[in-house]
Amino acid sequence: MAEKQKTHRQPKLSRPTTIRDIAAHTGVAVMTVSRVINESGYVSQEMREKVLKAVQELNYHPNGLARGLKRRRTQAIGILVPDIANPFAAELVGGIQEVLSARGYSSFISTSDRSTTREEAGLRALFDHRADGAIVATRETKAGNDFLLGLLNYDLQIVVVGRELNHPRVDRVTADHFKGGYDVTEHLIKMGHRRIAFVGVSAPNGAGLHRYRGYVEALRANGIPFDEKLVVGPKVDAGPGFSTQDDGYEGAKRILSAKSRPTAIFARNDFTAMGAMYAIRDAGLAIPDDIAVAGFDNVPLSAYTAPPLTTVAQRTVLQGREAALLLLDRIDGNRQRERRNICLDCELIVRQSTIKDIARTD
Amino acid sequence: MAEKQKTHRQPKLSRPTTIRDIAAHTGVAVMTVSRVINESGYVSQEMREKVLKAVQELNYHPNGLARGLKRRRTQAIGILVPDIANPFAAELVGGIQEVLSARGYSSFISTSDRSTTREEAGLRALFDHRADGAIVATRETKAGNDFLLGLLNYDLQIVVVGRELNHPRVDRVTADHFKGGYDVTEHLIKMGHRRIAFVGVSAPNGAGLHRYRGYVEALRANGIPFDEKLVVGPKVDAGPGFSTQDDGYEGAKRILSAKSRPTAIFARNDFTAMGAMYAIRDAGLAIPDDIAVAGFDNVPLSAYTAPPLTTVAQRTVLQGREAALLLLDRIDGNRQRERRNICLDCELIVRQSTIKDIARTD
DNA sequence: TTGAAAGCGCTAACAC
DNA sequence: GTGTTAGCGCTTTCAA
Repeated sequence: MAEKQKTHRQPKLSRPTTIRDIAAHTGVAVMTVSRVINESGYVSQEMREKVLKAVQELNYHPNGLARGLKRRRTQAIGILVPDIANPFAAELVGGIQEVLSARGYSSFISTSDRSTTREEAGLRALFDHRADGAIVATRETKAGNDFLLGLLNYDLQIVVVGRELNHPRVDRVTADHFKGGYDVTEHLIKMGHRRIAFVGVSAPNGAGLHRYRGYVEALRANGIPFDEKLVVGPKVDAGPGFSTQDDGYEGAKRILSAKSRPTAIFARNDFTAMGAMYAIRDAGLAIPDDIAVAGFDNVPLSAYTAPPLTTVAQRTVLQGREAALLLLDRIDGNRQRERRNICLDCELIVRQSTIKDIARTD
Repeated sequence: MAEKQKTHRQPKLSRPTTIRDIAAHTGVAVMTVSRVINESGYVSQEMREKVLKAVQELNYHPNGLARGLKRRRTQAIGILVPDIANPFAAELVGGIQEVLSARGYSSFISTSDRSTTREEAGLRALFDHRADGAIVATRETKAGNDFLLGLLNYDLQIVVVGRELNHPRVDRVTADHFKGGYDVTEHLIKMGHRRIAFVGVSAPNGAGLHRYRGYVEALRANGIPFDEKLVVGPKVDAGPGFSTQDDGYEGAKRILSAKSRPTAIFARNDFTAMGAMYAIRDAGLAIPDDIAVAGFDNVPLSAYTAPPLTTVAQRTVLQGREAALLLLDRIDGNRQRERRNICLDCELIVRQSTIKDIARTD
């Protein structure tokens, strides 16, 4: 039976098979089919097999819209990242999807691209399509926070990564950026530096940037006076939100032409650091002999710069996994439990960009 | 009836407002509300205002699931990229979203991460949630192609970017990688090189990689014999699919230790090139004096390497825009029109990594 | 163990 | 201009 292969050539745009097609094809009730595909309730072995066979043959896949509408669950979650061209986002997403897909959830990524409007549009779309939850790793903004809090009045679970959102039902995962910033600064101090610049945020905007606060604190703890002139933000200061290689180049350039220049630069992230390194070479100075450079994030490329870049690794994949687990726990399990906060250690990765006494091929 | 507002304080997890709440609240028919929010059909000014007011007050947003189920249109499209940590993907997505969001479509990103399983899962999720279309920029695989072709039997529109998919209703956008590869190779030849290596694909796997074929053809056209020993793929050859900085490092290393080493390296992409540059420095050689290096893609960082990297720019944002336009044209308009193929020019960007006679600060 | 009925939230098609 | 009816594809509830 079922010589379906007789179709003349390409079937011209079939409508997707529905549960009723399966029911009709097997002669059982729609409900029985539903029970089979959901493995819920009792179905005799015989019927089950018949149904499964038809599901195969007719290539049936449940319509997620109908299912979601009825169940009030879509088994889909949204991931909101600031920016896609970013190893951090990639690893985070990797960790998240690893956990989610194992549990039968699909996930969709949305970017904010540094725009609150875009971020809201992304969240709105997620919400309107009734995602069961969202993992939000965008930078904090007032508008963004308000919007997220608004969504929380409804049945959307949220976990934030690397940022805050003050709400009793929002879990949080982050790396200890403060400690990372502290450690890398202290490393520079141990290497004998006392004029250490921070490139990537302006001092007034730094409060929300933990790695910067770690820098400030490390200076203080080591008795080095804080010098605001050694802190440079991007030309167009996007608040605590962002910093690129261009910003690093431009910021370092400014700081190098200042009266008394630093002997070390701690850049907000590895890309900023790479821009700064370029500015340093541009000025005819050597790294690390004239100026040491450190970054943050340990992006894969940081091992390949000239010289390789000292940086701070955060366990990004793990953050993704943890965030996904927290989210699933709330969705599938206890929606009312107390908020949880996971903070992972960072690791200082010392490379040649801050070490003078290692022989360099250069 | 319907004194729903009696809830004591913070509505403890309100259910989202539905169209019926609005109807009840304003005393009009559900259908009238629908007409107002969709701006379809005739509604008197008076009613319209009343409804809009209630929509505001009750913070109503249509349920995308219900709407999609009924309309058979979700106004959502999926973007499938191989890998997220990639300026190419970022720019592509930027271009796509720019067009889509202006037309009221939301878009969701999915990654294949070099895994056919993952790619299928992403497409399956897209399809099950009834996305109206997909823009697919993953690398070609047999399994992937089959899966895509299967989906095309149903009502999912597909546009591919930077790859092929042979189907009469699938449009395609790409950059002219062949010409780009040809141009950069010819540039190296003009700079006096005759032993030019290609790093990033093994010769047997190169057929699907147009930029590599451009390289081969440029050699031929200039009377330079092709030497298979000068072509190195990644250690674990993932077919035409991928190449990282690690691959570049490792591949260049191999080629540099060969008996007669090349005087120039054309790397499959900028990251591969950066890895190769590192290997060259590692070997105590100078760029470009001992070995010239060129990449492909013009990622933002390529301007910041030491020395800055000669590369080929493809207009990625534009590719995204064009792809989105083609997709919308099919979804909203003519689903049966002939397939369209847009091929954009690449641009050679010459920087110091291939030019000896420019003074370098190094 | 199976099935029938009702309805999730919305809109197309048709009355009025 | 506005309202009513029916139904998208599925699952929950209840009856058999």
